[in-house]
Amino acid sequence: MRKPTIKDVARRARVSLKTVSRVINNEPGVLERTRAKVLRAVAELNYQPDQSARSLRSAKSYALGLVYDNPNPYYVISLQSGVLSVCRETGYGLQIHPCNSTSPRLAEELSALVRNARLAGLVLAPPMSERRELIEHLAADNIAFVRIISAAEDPRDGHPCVFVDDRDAAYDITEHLIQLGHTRIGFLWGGESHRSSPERFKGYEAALKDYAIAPDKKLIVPGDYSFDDGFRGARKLFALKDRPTAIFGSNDEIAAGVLAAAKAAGMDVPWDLSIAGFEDSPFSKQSWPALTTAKQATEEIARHATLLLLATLEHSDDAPHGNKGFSPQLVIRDSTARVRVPPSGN
Amino acid sequence: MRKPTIKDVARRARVSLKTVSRVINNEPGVLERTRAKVLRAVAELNYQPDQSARSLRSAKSYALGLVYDNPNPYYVISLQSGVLSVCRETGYGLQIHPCNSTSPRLAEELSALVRNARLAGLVLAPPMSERRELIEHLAADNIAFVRIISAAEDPRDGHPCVFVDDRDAAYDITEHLIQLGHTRIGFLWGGESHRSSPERFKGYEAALKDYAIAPDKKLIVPGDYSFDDGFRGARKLFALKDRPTAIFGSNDEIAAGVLAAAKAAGMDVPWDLSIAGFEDSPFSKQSWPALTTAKQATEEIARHATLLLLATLEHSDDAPHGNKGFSPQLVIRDSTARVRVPPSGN
DNA sequence: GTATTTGTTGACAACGTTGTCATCAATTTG
DNA sequence: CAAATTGATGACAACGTTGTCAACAAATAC
Repeated sequence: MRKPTIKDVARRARVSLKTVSRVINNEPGVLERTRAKVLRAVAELNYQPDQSARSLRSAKSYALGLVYDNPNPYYVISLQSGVLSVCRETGYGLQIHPCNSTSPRLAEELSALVRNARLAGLVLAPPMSERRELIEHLAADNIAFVRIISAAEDPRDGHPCVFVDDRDAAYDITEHLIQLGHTRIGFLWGGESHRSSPERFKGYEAALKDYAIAPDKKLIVPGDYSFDDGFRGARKLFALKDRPTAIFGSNDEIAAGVLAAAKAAGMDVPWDLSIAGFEDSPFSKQSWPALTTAKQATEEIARHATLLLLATLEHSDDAPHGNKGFSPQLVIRDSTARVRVPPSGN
Repeated sequence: MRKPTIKDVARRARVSLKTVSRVINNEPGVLERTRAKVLRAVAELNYQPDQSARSLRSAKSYALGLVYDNPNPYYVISLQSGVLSVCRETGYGLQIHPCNSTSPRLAEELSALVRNARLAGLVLAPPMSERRELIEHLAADNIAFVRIISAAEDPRDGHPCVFVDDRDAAYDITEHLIQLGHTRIGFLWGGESHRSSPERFKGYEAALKDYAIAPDKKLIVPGDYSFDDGFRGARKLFALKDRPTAIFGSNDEIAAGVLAAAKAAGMDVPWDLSIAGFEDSPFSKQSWPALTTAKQATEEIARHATLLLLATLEHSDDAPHGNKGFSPQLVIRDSTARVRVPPSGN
């Protein structure tokens, strides 16, 4: 009742070890008749190659690492399912590595991890994917990776990546609010450590500019990607003399915080205040009212990144190809409405 | 710049391969002086043993599998962090395996997985942990595992587990509602596939019984652990002639659905309707009003389960010991309040 | 018809580690 | 003081696979 080995298969199919190995790895140069014989033996014995032996011998590996530092469970789970779906198709295993992006020895840690656990490559999610030194260190150590980053276009820096155009989507959201008649639109920043934060802000700024709305620094509040910062930020904005009629939170959690603050202040959303988020996490659908937001196809982004990583592994020689951009889509729900009292000016 | 091997260490420390191996694995019978010499060489070369070679040779393994089938990201993430925290302390890797608990060939799949990826053992989360045949199959295949299950007490069935007393916690929630004066308390079931569902229902039933409140079948609605079922279930209850004054949703997502339905129906929670959930997921704090719920220490539960698994791996001969029970704690927030119109009867 | 190429297969070593057993010195026993 | 035991170390094989290269038959070229 011992686990069958390649030897058992070879004996059963009356061929050599190497021939079985060739069949398993889909190498060319095996007669169709022989291949069939081997495959039959494999099936009969329910043989499955041993990953340890395989990666020991071939110095190749059959597991990927997914590296992230993100407190948002919805995002992380989507990321994981995207990567996992490719892993399942290709037979790779997946090791997950939540980590602390501010750790100074992160690059060494990741290098050691990859070498030690024989990972074939890494999928780096933000903000790890945006640390220049980290990327260079990994590249210098000859470690395969792919990045998911926030950028308006392909950085063309020689390292493979999938880029998400947060700026463009933030522009759309701001434009949507403007078209509803809002001119005083509050902006709540996400964390400093994610590049998506300034990208989203740039989108907000650009839309205001295009519609000739003068930006007001008082409406722009720093903070992190958290519910609590959304709550606090909203209270700051409510305390202004000239309150905003709409608030754009840099992600859904912030927006949920704004929503809670609005309700706590007795406001009726969206009539007293329009609120928009970013991400399309499940609770944006489940809050009341449901949040207008930008839908990030995180799972598909992760899928594409993983496929790109595998492609890179196979042609490690040539330049990265297949970098791809994604743009989150505006999803209009019930938390945004036409401004009630149109501004007097203009 | 090649990865150093045990050979390099041996050469540098001027000892044999085997002695280095002994030091690495903390085996006895090495002179302190020799050990120090080896450790120095290890440090100088920054040597790390190769897991593939290790597990190939020793048939031991340095990775665990985490098996779950749960759509709730918060739960899954907590589970993962609990297991990961132990993995980091002990040097194990972690492979995650979300799967479909209804797949008929699940047992075979998991067996194959463990043997193939050389996993040392599995942490089984509900509902996988509650499938009798699955457990027996794995045990028969000599696969190490630990279960996280919903039960009021240690099942003492010879297989290691950590048990969570959902019944007790559901009793507390129901009692809390009763003490607020509610007698018509709706109950929304979770999924049939999780044993926690009937356990929570039993707690609800028991509390009603202890307070001599006759159960009303119309107030009990089947469903799954989802927002949508909460929404639909609530609408059913609202349509009753004699509406409930409180609703207990089997988890926070259901409760969030109830909350949305209540708001859609123009109700003022908690004054028009008290709502309680179960789980203490982050959005129970972030909804408006914040949800009364029962706090599950999922991360700690997962931690303990993993430690138990590792203990089992080391003494695979003797009976499981260290099975442990957890009881979720009542968390009272703002979604439950004293009933407004006390019932006329009694 | 011989020499060369092409295609298919197998023998063998190697990957980096640990288990088994042998070796040898130091210690204890009779 | 010889014999037996203990303790520290090393030589070597083995884990299950794949890479290298050789062997051989069949097909093609001269």
